[in-house]
Amino acid sequence: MSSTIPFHETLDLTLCGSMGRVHRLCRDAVTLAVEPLGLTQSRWTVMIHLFHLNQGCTQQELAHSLGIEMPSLTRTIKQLEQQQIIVREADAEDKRSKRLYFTEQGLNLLETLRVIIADVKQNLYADLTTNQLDTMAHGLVQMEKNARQCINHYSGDK
Amino acid sequence: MSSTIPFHETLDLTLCGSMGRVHRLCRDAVTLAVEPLGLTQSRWTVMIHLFHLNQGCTQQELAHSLGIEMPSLTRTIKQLEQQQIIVREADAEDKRSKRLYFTEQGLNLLETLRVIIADVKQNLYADLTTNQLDTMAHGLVQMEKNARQCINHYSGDK
DNA sequence: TCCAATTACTTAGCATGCTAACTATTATAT
DNA sequence: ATATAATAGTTAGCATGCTAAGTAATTGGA
Repeated sequence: MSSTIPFHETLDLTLCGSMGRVHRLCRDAVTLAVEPLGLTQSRWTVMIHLFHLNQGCTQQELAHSLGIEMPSLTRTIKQLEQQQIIVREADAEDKRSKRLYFTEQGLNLLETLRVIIADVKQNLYADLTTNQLDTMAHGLVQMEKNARQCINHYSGDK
Repeated sequence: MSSTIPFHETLDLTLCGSMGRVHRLCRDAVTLAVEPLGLTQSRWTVMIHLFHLNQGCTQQELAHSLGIEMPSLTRTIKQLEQQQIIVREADAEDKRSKRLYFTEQGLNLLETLRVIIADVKQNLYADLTTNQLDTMAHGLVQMEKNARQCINHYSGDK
């Protein structure tokens, strides 16, 4: 399909900018769709990841799953706790850790959320073939690896 | 290549999260590499886009090229102006518009910036084939289109 | 011609990512 | 056994995206 000049060559680093933009737009789309539930981007994202992990995971594990740093998560967790969607319980073994659980109410909200998201997801992925999506997913993983190496290189770490 | 379960299926909406993460990491990598130049992510990004457009473009045009909103750009422009990297000149025809130009100093900085970025880019795209990058670029464009439609749909516009 | 709508830009303030620095707990090494 | 390291979480404050609302200039219709 590339007998012509490869499309990405015209983009300089714009591939990267493109990802940021698409990311924002996808999250905006979902956030709009779930607006009636009173959830922001970071809040529904945390809920989905907590669903995919086991309930009872630590904040550390959740932050890792999300690919964000702890302080970013702390803020969102606090909001979800205030909305009584999740609860934090200190781990008996290791008193530093806190384990996260959905409340009854939170589980109900989660169900609704998942239904809506499944729908939005179909729209977002429309006209993209399975192979295309697969290539993108793999490419992103590779780029993530590259970027981390790059960062290590430039920050002069061991 | 997908006789097994397609990789992206395991990701739920994580493809979207992945993009956000890779976007942040790529920008971090470049920002680290250009650290000696005293530029933040938003500032070097604006410089690169201004380079690709014609100098003398309006803020409107630049914001569109960047895919960000005007207020986000205004802040960055102001910083670049304070660093004497670019200047804003009121358009003679339409006094509402301001046209953007690199200063002498800004042009020199731009050259250095471009050299460094070309290098980082190579590292970021390492081990990705041209076809892969192409597929990703096209996929992103399609997803951006989908997301915008989605947003229009859910915001109940005309 | 002149008032209303539109456009380019700005300002103010929010959302969500980050790093740096703090506390409390646990693990390690002498 | 105890002092030092590391780890989980928090707090404070920055960077950069956004929307809403304001100003000044332009356009367009009565």
